[in-house]
Amino acid sequence: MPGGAPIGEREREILTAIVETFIATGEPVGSRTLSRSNREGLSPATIRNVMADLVDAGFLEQPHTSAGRVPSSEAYRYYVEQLTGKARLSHTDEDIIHDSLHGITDVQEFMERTSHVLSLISRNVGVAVAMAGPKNALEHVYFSRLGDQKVLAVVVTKSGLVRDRVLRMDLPQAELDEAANFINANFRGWTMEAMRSELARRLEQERSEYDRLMASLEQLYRQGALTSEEGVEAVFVEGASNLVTNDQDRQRLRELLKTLEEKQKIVELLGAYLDAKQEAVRVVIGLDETLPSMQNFVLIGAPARVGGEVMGSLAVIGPTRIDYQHTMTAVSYIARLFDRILNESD
Amino acid sequence: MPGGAPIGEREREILTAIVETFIATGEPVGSRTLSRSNREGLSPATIRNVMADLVDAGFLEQPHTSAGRVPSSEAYRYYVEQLTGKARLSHTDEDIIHDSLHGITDVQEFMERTSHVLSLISRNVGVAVAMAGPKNALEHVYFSRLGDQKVLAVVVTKSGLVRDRVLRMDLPQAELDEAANFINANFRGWTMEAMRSELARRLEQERSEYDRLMASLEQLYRQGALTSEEGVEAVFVEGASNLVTNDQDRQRLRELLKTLEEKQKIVELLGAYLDAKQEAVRVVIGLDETLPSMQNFVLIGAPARVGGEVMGSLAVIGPTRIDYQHTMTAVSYIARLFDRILNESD
DNA sequence: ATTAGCATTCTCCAGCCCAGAGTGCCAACC
DNA sequence: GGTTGGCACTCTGGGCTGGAGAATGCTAAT
Repeated sequence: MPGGAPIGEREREILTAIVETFIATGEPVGSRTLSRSNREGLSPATIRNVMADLVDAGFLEQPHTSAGRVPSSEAYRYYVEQLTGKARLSHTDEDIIHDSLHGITDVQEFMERTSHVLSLISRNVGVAVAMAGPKNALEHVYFSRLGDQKVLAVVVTKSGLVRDRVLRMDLPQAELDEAANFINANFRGWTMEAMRSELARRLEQERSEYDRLMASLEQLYRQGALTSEEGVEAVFVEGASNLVTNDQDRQRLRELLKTLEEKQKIVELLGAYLDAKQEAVRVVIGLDETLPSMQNFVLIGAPARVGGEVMGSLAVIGPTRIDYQHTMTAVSYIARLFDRILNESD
Repeated sequence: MPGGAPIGEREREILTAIVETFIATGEPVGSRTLSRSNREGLSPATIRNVMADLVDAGFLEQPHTSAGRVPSSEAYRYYVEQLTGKARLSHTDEDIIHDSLHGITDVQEFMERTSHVLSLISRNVGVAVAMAGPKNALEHVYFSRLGDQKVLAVVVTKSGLVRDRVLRMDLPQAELDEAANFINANFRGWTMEAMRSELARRLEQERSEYDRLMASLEQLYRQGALTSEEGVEAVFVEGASNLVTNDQDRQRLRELLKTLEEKQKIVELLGAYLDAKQEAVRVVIGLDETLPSMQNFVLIGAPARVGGEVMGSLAVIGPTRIDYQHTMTAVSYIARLFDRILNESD
């Protein structure tokens, strides 16, 4: 990859034009077409020269000798980078979003709707993950016998996430209540993380004066009543049908859908690329490095936070040939909305 | 449709052979092929005659003049009817099922896994619906303030279903507790249905001595804290990628996937065909009467009950060209397992 | 009641050709 | 020197054709 040469104004313009035309039409774009749409009225021949340079620099590819050029991943990255990002959401989109997300009060539901809305707006796959993050503040726990050998444990976080889990154990209800009261009295408002480690500490420390309460707590703790399994609460993927297009072959499509069905992989994908630190929307081009079946697919996502805490992520997954500006605007809009809606209600 | 004539032994045999061959190969089956596999060694010509009759009777269709015959919906119905149904599940399948469903304790999780297992075993779409049916017995309710304007309502049923919902109201926690205590003390063990109507009755009756408790209850009741929205708790659809095959066109596939994404439609579909009364597996051929996009698709499903109560349904959705015997066995096996596993734990 | 034979009907596929689009390069031009 | 017109060349995709193969329906023979 030569690539080094920083591209000049003319190249930049033509590259952008190529990317945009390709996104619009989906077909390799030739010098003739470009020359027509170019406002400076350059001739096809000139453009051909520039295009040859861009191929050398690794921004364009040629399906075969006498086809037009197709943008490389590098080209998309460049394109996205130089997007001003100051586009506004269309009114229709804004309406769709507000209609769907109006009046939502809890994270779970917000995420479910969001995945749907994103798939509608982007006409691609909408993804949203809600994490019962260890940073979540505890609101309340509650244990209840459920038959002979089982106990239902419900953990409610301040943000409105409810996690329930059935455990195999045989503590009587009275002791369960005692344990719940203890936790609620001592740890309301703590983060799950802090609560867990403090609880572990106390269990260790007070081992000497080992009473019934401690025994109950220990048993609950060990059974994972308070754990938030891998931190992932719920994964919503919607709009897979949007991937059925006329290009691309059956086999690939199949693999793709299969991948989207594996929630675990989706979580990994988002986890790998969307970190808590980033502020705004992130565009990841070249997903096949992580998931081979996602060749020529990109991810446009953002963390969903309320206040400062990350509560999950939301994203659109679609082909490299996606409307970046539009999708980025939508994702960013919803991410901000998330903060706003769920903050106002605290 | 003439059709009336009950078919004789010879016809029956040939029809069955045609259906089976078509299911196996997916291609129109001709007289020659049949003649070869026919154990009585009938000649192609004879078989042609029989086939002509079967066409008249509405059991077969001809894509075009010189192609083989394809079974009609009627043929599949007939075929399914005369299946002995005494097949046993293969060991591999049994293993898959037990591995996946082992140790499950609540309906929700069972259904989620079931949809997955069914899609694996049938290599088609697995569907499972858990209903927070009005017949469910109440275990416990629990209300908790959640910020300024909101209240979290959690309803737990005996079967281990947990439904949470966030309501907009501003009752203080003390009154919420009072209301929860009242409901738990008076209605534990009642069905949701009975509880709701009794509560409504009392609210009406005791309107005169309208105290604070009643006011709280009424508010909660009106906000739907105790309603089980349309009776449906969760819908799991898995294995959509199995529908990507080489036959059938893009457009249809797209519609199909879109339909599968609309949980509401799936629920309707199951609701329409699987009623509580039926004992065993039901096979529905001709789904397009309900969902046009499901042309040439069938549903093989059964209600999931524990004890006598219906807790949901499970089914496989696949093309008419599906392995009926195998799928039916699997569905029925899991349906029975459901009862067994969730009963033992009560 | 079966069967063999035969003309007939269709689909599918391979091969072919041609139009169209695009390229690269060279020579001319401002 | 950057830009442009011209031109030969390449590659794809659509349309057309013709033959192979698979089935059929009918008729006549067993």
